[in-house]
Amino acid sequence: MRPSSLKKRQRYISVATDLFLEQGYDGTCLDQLIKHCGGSKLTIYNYFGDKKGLLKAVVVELTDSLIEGLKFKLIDSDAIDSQLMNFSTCYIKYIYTPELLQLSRLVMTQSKTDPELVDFFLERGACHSQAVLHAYFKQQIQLGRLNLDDPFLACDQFLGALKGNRYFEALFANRIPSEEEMLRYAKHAVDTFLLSSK
Amino acid sequence: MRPSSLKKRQRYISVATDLFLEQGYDGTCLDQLIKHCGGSKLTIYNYFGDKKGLLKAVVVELTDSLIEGLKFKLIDSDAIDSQLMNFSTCYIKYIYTPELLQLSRLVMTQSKTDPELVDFFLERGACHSQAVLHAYFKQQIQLGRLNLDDPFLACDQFLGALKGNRYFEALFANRIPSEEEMLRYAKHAVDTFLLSSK
DNA sequence: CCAATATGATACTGTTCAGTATCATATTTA
DNA sequence: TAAATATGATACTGAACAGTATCATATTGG
Repeated sequence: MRPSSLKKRQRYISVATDLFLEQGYDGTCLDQLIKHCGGSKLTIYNYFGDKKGLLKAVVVELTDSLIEGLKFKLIDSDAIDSQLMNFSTCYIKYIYTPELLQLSRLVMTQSKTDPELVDFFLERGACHSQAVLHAYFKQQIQLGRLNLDDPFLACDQFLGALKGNRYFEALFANRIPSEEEMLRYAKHAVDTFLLSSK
Repeated sequence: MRPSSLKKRQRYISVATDLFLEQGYDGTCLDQLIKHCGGSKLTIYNYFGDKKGLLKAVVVELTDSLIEGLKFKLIDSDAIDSQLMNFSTCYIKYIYTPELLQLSRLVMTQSKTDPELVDFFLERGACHSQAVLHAYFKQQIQLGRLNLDDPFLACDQFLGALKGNRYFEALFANRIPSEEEMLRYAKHAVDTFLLSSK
């Protein structure tokens, strides 16, 4: 690839992201992408192999950028409840990010035709969040600040509680709660969790 | 419609269910349905209006039949923890039913083109489960057997905990836990919940 | 600067499929 | 039984679109 092509490649990915998220995979045709970006099909096929390759590039790029939103600062001196609230608000904003919800729906439509893509997405999403929380739990247990029989399961169910049943309304029907609601959810989940684990 | 046609209509729905669940909406063409059922396109269009109408009929029928699986027997004399385990095992088997998982993915692919279908599906699925549990919680609170500040939120997060983060592996990648695992999830969620609400 | 190669513009191919049209035949109801 | 209507069989239409082919032009590294 030519050096001057890197920007163009990025632009294909960026516009394809918008189109795929907005219209779905089958609902987006490559001619449409060219209308927005210029270039030609030959170029797209050179860059990405085929349409699926373009989708993969989109998913890689977007999961990378979304995962940034999950980074939260742990202040060691803080009490466990405020650390947990810190994580929880961060997590809950992350899962209700409109782009992540759209991406989830997009990827799910590929579960028959491209299971590897689904695995990749889960790895960078749900599994990654769980790993972050799990590491934190184990640390807190060692410090004697937390008491959990089964940290892995506790982690799984705490994340589940943060999502709540409410999350499915967002995932399926794209109904996203307000920030106030998110905070309420986070607080309730943290309180419940701490009551049961001390 | 002719009386003799009722069976044929049912057969279309039944076979279309298999095809849609297995191959997705776009992946299923009506000629394929006819190959399995006989008849002709004209008949299908008479019965269901168009392809979307057929899908709607499939979703109506299948949600109805799945909801049967959610019915659990409450024995009034039982302790709350065993009643809750009763509900929870029932619920967790329900959410991991392969047909429900396939149906969820199928419906989600229609979120752009048919949001009403998604609403209908949520109403008969997630919302219905929550209503059942919510009624039970309120009853137990009145009986003084349960203490919850916010029963609705408690309900939402208890169902979320039952699903856990693990559920997304099933929803996205169709990886379904064993019955032993399901029981472990149920037990852990019930124990945690009761610890925090007494 | 020049050969090698990447890109742009455009047209084409082949396939898939929802929805329609037609007409003969079967079923119903009155 | 006869008129009305639903169905079966079949073929067709028109649109959408991934992927390919071609050739002129632009960019690159040597």
